[in-house]
Parts: sequence; structure tokens; C-alpha cells
Amino acid sequence: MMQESGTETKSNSSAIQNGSSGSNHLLECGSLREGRSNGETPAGDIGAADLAHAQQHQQQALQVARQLLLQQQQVSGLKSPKRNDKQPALQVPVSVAMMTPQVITPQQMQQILQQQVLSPQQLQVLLQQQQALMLQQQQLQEFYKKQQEQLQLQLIQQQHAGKQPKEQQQVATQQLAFQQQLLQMQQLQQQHLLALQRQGLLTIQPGQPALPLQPLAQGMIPTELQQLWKEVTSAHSAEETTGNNHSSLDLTTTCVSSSAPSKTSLIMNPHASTNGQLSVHPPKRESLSHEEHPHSHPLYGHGVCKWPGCEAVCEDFQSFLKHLNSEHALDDRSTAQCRVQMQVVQQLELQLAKDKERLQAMMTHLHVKSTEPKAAPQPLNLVSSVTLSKSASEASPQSLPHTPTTPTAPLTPVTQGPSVITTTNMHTVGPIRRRYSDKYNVPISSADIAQNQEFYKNAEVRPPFTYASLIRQAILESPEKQLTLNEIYNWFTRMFAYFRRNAATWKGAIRTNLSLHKCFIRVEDEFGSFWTVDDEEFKRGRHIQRGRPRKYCPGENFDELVANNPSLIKNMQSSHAYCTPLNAALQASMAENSIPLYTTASMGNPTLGSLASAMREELNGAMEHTNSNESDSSPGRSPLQAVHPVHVKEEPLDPEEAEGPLSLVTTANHSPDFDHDRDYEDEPVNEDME
DNA sequence: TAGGGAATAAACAAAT
DNA sequence: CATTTGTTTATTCCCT
Repeated sequence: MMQESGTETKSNSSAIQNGSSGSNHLLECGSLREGRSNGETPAGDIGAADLAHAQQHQQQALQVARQLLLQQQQVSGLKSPKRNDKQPALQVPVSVAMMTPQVITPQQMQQILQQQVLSPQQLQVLLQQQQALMLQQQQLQEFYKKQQEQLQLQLIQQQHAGKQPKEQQQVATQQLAFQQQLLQMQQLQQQHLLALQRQGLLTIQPGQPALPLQPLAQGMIPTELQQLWKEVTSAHSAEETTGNNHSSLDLTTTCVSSSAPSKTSLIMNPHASTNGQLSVHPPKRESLSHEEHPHSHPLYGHGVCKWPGCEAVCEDFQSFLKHLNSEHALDDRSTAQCRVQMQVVQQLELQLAKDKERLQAMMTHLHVKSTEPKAAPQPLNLVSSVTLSKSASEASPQSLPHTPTTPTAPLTPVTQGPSVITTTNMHTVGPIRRRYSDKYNVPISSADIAQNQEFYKNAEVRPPFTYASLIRQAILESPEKQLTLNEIYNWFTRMFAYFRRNAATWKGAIRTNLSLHKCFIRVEDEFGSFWTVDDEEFKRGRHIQRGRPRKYCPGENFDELVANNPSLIKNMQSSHAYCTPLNAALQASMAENSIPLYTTASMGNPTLGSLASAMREELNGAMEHTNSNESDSSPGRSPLQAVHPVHVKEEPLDPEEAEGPLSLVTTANHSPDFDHDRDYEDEPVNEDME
């Protein structure tokens, strides 16, 4: 295991230009997690591959150091044949604008809102982006924590194993690598936590232990370190010249620059304590005003030294300065920490650049779209609902009605790539939750739904659709058009960030809706019961009539029904035999093409549909036959039902009801293998607070 | 303001 | 025995 790690390090040493691997990897991790089909913990999967990635980071750090050395030499005129040809692709000095906050604070959001800078579409994107970034951060933290644990394990193993003289050198190198890696991870973690903390999204308990820094860099060349250090100390002056021109959007510049100084502090040179010019905009928030404060320092805050990994308590500013000069003087350790920090920043830059690009594309896309229909100012049903209903007050996580605790852990990783999820086969969700004036009640296109799916996955915004619509959607998306209650739950949590909290509330609502709506039919088989949807009935939108017996009673006789209608059984069997291979083929093709689940799962199948209709007709006749006396002749058991028992909601016998076809009942194979939703069962669904 | 639809809460029962 | 699942009723909120 150790040896493998070592060789991996070597083999990856040339993969420098692949600077994006870090952020990519984090996202891949997320995808892996979602794709997990059995409830394994993510920790079990973080193995050699992840290690390799982390080591790649370290390699990049080394490469950066080399690059810096080279530049240093060039500057000093020792060797500068073609300066212009040398692309500073890995130039460490970080532009101020690139150090974007990971998320947008409520204050910033408010500011944006007040300034009317953003259209609702942009707001939507913002929300999504914010949510996505929060998820990313949490995953990042989780991932690095795991990595850290693993590394420490390896370090211990190394210390035990590193006896043989032949391997000593290699072990020393590896140890250094591991330590650097560890340090880097710790700092990444810390940086993320800091970022969160600064923006009020995370309150770190006082008792929360700071991550201890490992001593490292025993094997560094002093001159190299000196040069590195010089480079680092001149970094922030270079920032001003390497300004970022990416920000073509008001949005991004606004968000970025407002908290750039605080971010910058993370790489600040301890000796360059004045960076007042970095505050491009007048600091709005308290935390930003320290630049002007005489006793403020980017590395000092809340009585604690903010040097990465330090957290030393300093009573006052003077003691902090003392501490700074004594503990964080120019030595190997500090230099290495700086280098690591540079690498951290670089990784963040890359990630940010990607996210920016994505944001840009999204906004461009939405902007183009929003200009098309002039009559509908908010073409996305999402936006109209958010802005017009009470959901507006729930649009920001801060104002969610039931959020006494910190945001729940993300269950759904951020999906990458703009078109991964976009599907043209998405079912129309159905009625939106609230009725709005007609001008806003524009038809919902599939594309909109697809887009909104992505949005709702990440943003804790209440979907504007009724529970019935969503339940129907969940069922229709399933390969067999049937789901157990738990699978419906899981669909909700998977597809909507909003439904990852207050589980008791919405789960109860789902159950109520399942019972209340005529369109939902409960079916039982040997594995338990599951729910199907009668789309015709759904369109009618009728409820089960109250005050009437409406449900099967256990122990009542269904044999009669079946006995009187042998064709029913026949159809059920044939449909069963038909559906299963069909869906198997679907599954196979899905797996083969790696198509996201609900792309194929949502494919309407005309064959199945007609089959269902036929069965509905059959069953309709059967039920009408047995229900002719308005008794509670609910389904019971038949010999065949020992295998496929079927329970059907009883249809009230109104004159109005009689004309409609009876609810669809299918008895398809309910194999757990086809239940993608069960992937989620082992995920810790956060059922916080009551 | 009335009426209707949807959400929410709660009580209860049966099944697991 | 606890939890899940399912049913039913009452209440509240929002929209027309």
C-alpha cells in the first residue's frame, strides 16, 4: 500500500498541467457517491485513487515551487532567454478578484436585490450557485477529512515500516509528501471553514479543536526556500498587476470584490501587514473593516492567530505581533506553509474559474431565454412561483421556516456539466402549487422542468408543485411506474433540497396525498406494497370522497373479484411478463449509455401506456361488476394473489364517478434491483427537528 | 367575503 | 415495542 502510493507519486509527477484535477476530483467524488447503489459509506471508497489525486496536488505544489524558482532566476537575470515565451500558467500571485467567496452572504444578496442588479432569472442562478457551492464545500470538507485520516494512518505505517536502510530514502520522501499533503488538506479545510465562518454560514464552536499542523519540510533546500519566500512576499504586489478580467458580469464583480480582502488575508505575508489598498469597495461588513483598524491584521482575529493551522490565542494585538514574529518567522515551516497556501489558492482559483464559467453560461442561457417571451416576464415557472407565492420568503435558506439548526449535510452532490441532467423526456410535472394570475401561469415546458430540476436539487427552494404532482412525477419516472412509499420519499429528498429537512411534515403530506387522491393506487405484492398512478384520474384531479369507506379492509375477499374475472389475472400476468423484459432492456441500455436515471426512467412508453389502459379497462369492468351493490366489497385474497395480491382503492359510486374508468392497477415485477430510489435508502436522510 | 384547493397537523390503526 | 405505512378529519392559508 505504501509502495503503491510512492509509485503513484512518481507516475503523476508529469501531470502538472492538469491543474483542474483537484476540483474535478471533488466533484467526481460527489458523483460517485450519488451513483452508489448500496449504502456504503463514502469513506470506504476513498482509497488509492483519491490518494493519487491528493498527491497530484502535492506534485503541483512542487511544480509551482520549481516554476517560482525559475521565475526568480529570470528576474535576477541569471537565466532569462525568452521571458515572453514563458507562459505563467502556474503563476502563483493570485488576482484579487479570483478569490471569490464561496457563497454569497445574505447581506450581499440583499444588496443585490436592492440594487435591482439582477433579474429573477439571475437570482435563481445565484441561489443555485450558492447552494451548489455550499454543497461543494461540505463535500470538500468531508473528503479532506477522510483523506487526512487515511494519511495519518499511512504515516503511522510508514514509521513502522521504514526500518530497512534501502527504503529509507524513499520513505523519507514519501513522508515529506504525506506531510505536505496533510498540511495542504488541513489548510484547505481551514480555509473553507474560515470562508464559511466569515460569511456567517457556519459558527464554529469554541470547543472545536483546531487542526494541528504537522511539522514538515525537513528535506527542503534552504536556498530554494529563501527564493520561494521572496516570491511569496512579493506576491500581493503582483496581484495588482495581474488583475482578473474575467468578470464581465456585474454580479460576479460585486460578489467577488466585496469580500476579497478577507480571502486575501489567507495568503498574506506576515510582514506585509498593510493591505488597505486591497479593499476595492468600502467594506460593508464588520469583518471587512479591519483593514482600516489600527490594531487589525489579516492574520489576527477574535483573539486568535489566523495563520493557517495555528489558532494560537493572543490576548491582544501586541502579543499577536510577538507571536507572529516568533512563531511564524521566515523559516522552513512557514515557507512551506505559504507554498501550500499558494497551492490551495490555486486550486480554489481553478475551481472558481470553472464555476464562474458555468455561471456565465447559465446566465447567458437564461438571459437569452428570458428575453424571448415578452408577455411572460418570468418564463421559468420556478421564478414565478418564487416571486409570487409565499415561497419567496423561503427562497433563501436563511428565511426558511424551520431552520433552527445548521444546514443539513448535502445528500445530493453537485452535478457537473451543463447538459448531464437536461432531459427532453421529462414528464410534465403538473399543476403548480398555487394558483397565480393567468399571465404568470404560462405553460411549463419540459426544458424548464429539466432546468428547474437541477435548481431544486441544490437550492432549498420549495418546489411550486403540489404534492400530488410531485408524487405522480416520482412514480412516472420510476422504471416500472411504481414506487414504494419509501422510494417516493427518497425521490423527494434526492430531487429537492427543500425536502431534506422537515421530513415529518412532508412525509406526512405525501401519505395524506397518496390516500386522498384517487389517482394514486396502492398495490401489493410479495415484497410489500407500492404505489402507482392513474394518469387519467390525475388529470381529473379528484379526491377520494370523504366520509366513505374507500379502502380495502384486510381480510375482505378479493377472491371473488378474481374468480369472476379470470381475464384480469390473465392480463396481469401477461403484462407482468411483458413489462419485465422491457424494463430490463431499458435498464441495460441505461447502464450502457450511463444515462442519468431519470432521463430514461422518465421516458414515456407508449406500449406500456396502452397496456395500462387495457388493464384499466379490464379492471374497471371487474370492479364495477363486484361493486354493484355499494358494499365494501374490497379486494381480498386469491390463490394467485399469494404471489401477486392486488389491493385497490374502492371507487365511490357516484353517478359522476361511474362514467370514468377505474384506477389502473398493475402488478409488475417489483424487484428491488430496479429500484434506483433504494440507492438512497441508506443515505442518512436528515430528519431534523420537530 | 365565500368557496375551493392545497398544505398541515394530528389521531388512529394496521403492518412490519 | 418502536417504527413505518396508511387513513381520516380538522384546520389554516391562499387564490379566485
